[in-house]
Amino acid sequence: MEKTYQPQQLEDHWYKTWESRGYFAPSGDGDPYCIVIPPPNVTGRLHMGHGFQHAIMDALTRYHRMLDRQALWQVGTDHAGIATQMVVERQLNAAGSSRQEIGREKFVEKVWDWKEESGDIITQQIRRMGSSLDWSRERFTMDEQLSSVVEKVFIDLYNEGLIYRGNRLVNWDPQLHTAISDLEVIAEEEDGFLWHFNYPLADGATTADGSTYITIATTRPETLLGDSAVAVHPDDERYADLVGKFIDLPLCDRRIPIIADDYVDPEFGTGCVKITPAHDFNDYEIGKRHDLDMHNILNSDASLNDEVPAPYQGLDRFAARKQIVADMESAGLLEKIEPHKLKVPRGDRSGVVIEPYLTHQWYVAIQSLADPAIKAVEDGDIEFVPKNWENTYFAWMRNIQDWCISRQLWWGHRIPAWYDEEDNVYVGNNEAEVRAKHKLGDGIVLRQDEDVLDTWFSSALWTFSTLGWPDDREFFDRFHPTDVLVTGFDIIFFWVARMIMMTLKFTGEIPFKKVYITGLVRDEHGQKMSKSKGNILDPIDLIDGIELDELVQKRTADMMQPQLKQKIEKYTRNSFPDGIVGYGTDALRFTFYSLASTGRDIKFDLGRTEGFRNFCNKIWNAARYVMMNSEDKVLSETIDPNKCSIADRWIMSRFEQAAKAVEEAMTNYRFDIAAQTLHEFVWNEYCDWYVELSKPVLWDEENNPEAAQATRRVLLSTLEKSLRLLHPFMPYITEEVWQKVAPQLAIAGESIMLQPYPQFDNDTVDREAEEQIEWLKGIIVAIRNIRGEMDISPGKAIPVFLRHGDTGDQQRLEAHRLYLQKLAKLESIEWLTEDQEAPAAATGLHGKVEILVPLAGLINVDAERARLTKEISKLEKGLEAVERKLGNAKFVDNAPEEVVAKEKEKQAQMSSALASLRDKLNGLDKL
RNA sequence: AGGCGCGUAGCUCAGUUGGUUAGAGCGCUACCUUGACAUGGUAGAGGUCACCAGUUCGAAUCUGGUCGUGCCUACCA
Repeated sequence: MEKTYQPQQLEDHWYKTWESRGYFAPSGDGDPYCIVIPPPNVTGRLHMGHGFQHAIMDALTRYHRMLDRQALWQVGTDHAGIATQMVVERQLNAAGSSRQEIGREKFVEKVWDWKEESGDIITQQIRRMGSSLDWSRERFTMDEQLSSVVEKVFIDLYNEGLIYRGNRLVNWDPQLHTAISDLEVIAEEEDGFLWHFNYPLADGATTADGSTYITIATTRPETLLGDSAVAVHPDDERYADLVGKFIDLPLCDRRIPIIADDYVDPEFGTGCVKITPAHDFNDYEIGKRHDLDMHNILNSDASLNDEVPAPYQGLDRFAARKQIVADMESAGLLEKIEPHKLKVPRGDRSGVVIEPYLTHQWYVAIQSLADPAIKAVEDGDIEFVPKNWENTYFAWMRNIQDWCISRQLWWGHRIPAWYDEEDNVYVGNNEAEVRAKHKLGDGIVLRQDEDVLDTWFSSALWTFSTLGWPDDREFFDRFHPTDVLVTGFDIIFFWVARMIMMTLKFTGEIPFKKVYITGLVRDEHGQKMSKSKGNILDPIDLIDGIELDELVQKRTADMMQPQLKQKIEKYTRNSFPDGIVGYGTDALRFTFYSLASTGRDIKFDLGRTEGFRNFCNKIWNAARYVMMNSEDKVLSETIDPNKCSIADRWIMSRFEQAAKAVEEAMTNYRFDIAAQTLHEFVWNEYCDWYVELSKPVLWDEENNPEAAQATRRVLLSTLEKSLRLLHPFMPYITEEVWQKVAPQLAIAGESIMLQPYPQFDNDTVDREAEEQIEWLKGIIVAIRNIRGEMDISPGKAIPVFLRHGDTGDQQRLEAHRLYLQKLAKLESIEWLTEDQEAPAAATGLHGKVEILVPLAGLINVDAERARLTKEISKLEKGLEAVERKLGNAKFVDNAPEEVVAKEKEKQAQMSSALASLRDKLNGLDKL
């Protein structure tokens, strides 16, 4: 074995082996266990969020597979309509072409080409994480089978009247020329202005105080051209007389009414609001209530259309805004301009300002689907982990709006609807079917709806469409409902809720029993990772490492804003002066587990990854030690507790406790606790203590061959079991090491991933051994403490005396003499009876046992005095607190008996220790 | 404006139903290349658990408030 762990050399090999041998497919006849992957964008790239979630899903899958469940982690990707179309469009534009130029058919072909070309990048990256996905069942939302499910669902919902076409206000992206859902709109506060305009009253009307106009304020002056009314509050006395009268809308030559509506806040501004029903969601509602005209003033690219007066036609919305303000000013109607902070809605893909826009779209009538979906969570059929995300779910579901599912894109599932020349709609699987069903002769020209469905529409069907519903039901029947969905809170609305609704509707089953919501992966300062901040980490770079220059290049490539480039470069060179060394997959995964406590975001700390890389190396070297000491050596056939050393029994017992803790952590989705337990056991118990305790036994083989053989066996078998315990979290290193270790134990098996997961075995728990080793550790630590603090060279063997303990302590000394001598590097260790005089010595305590390191030539008296003084004051503080408690009658009366007993024991122990140390300190003073 | 979190060592985080002298990793200090490992070993320093009040024999933990901070939802033109 190499001297250090080299992940690069073996990860690829093992993954290919697992995959090619079909280990990822479910097998056996255990209870099915299933997770479906949240489908990543087929042309996307792996990011830290994927890395985190995949680490968790893989641990769950491997864990359950080893528990002999038929484990299926269903893999697939989605077509990411807008994102993918944008990428290909940008490529076309860069080549001087456009999608309009080449036409729909050619364009869609190009997107497919792009999908073929880049589609396996992310799946290869997912493999690098060690994810044990069943690639033989890989699906894509636009596969024929999945597409047919999409069609079926659309048609069935339509026939039930749950899908309808409506002309309404939607969020319109003027760059992408498509409707987007309100979930895809990000409203952030930006600096803007509030323009105050005077609107002249028509027919010579005046306000109560004699003014011939009223003043309104707007953040979007250009919408003036689409105004249909001015509204005031019905109880607002200032304007009561004006309700029912009219305004001469400036620049437009239109009269609009003054209406009264509760929506208006009389306290805000002048208490008068202009109403633009075709360009504002609130105004739209008011418009409907008051039956106002809708003036749509925009084209689909947000330039002004022919509805507006000639001078403004064709102007871009922002140019129009300037023009309107200028024209109002020269008309003397601009009252004032105030700076104003407002939330500006932007498309999360395009980044441009979204316009409320009146269009025809397809909708899902959602209420009847939402009701059972709410109930499923209320009744506990589906549980969120952590539970408080259920509130988020309920809040949204109880106030749910119909879902706009059409998108004006070319890439996606085309809506299976046809129109005749009178715009009658026919929905069906294809044109021929539609014609036949509705008896439409060849003379009637039909055209298919141009739009495609929202990507989330197909994602909502993911759990059952990927498992073969409705026709090929074998896997569906076996694995559905799935066991757990692992995903981020950001798509509870987009995806989780919609899956629950659609799956219940069509299969009558819940899609999953649990929803494990992960936190967001942030950078080390708690900042969200984003391209524009330049703080993105690529999981693959953490695995393989990356040179600084390449990292800078990567982070600053195709920046929209070049001025950010310098900043990002500087920041990056500052954060990673030497680039990033590769830590390997297992270390990266373990970092995710260790940070995955529920209910909070994780700040990704590379320091921890480095620590776990070191942990891998520790495992590696422990294995190296075990192999060096067992290859070609005799080991006992079985583990016979009677032939085992106390240390052997101890480590086996400790292993059981670790196995139990891991099991508990896994059932509670506490991956951080599992990771912590494993780290603690392997490093602090197996490596730090057990391996060290094994050395005196192995090196004493001539004198006690049977003991050495037993210890060898326990070293090996505990290592082997630990590897299995670790495997779901660190698949690669455990496989590599297991392949070397298992044959030593004559364990047959092709792969650790098909081995059974260690189960807690209470019979192996050995209290006696644990007490003994605790005693041993206590004595050794006390001696080491003296060594360390007294500056005694670690190489120097020293004599030690023990005294004051009971006969049990004395027996332990005899039993563990060999260990003590070796691990504390002792020249000798002897028991002093009470009548023997103690030499001048540095003193430590463990329980009642006093540990004496003779001073002669070794100890600096002043240093020992300081050490004792420190120890004493620590004890005094503790004792004081304990005595205060015990002196309090209310405590003694009220606290449970065992708590009081515990305090009393503490008191006894502390005061005897204190007495002993004070005694020593006095003795020192006499020298 | 409502809702949900968070605030524990220099940094990243644990801390079960209130009962410890408040823990881990990284970093830091000192010593050490001893026959698995310097990606290591041994020892050590470091915390008024944001603040205030309350409940309790007892609060990092429960309650109320304050401050700071993050996110989500709805928004007043």
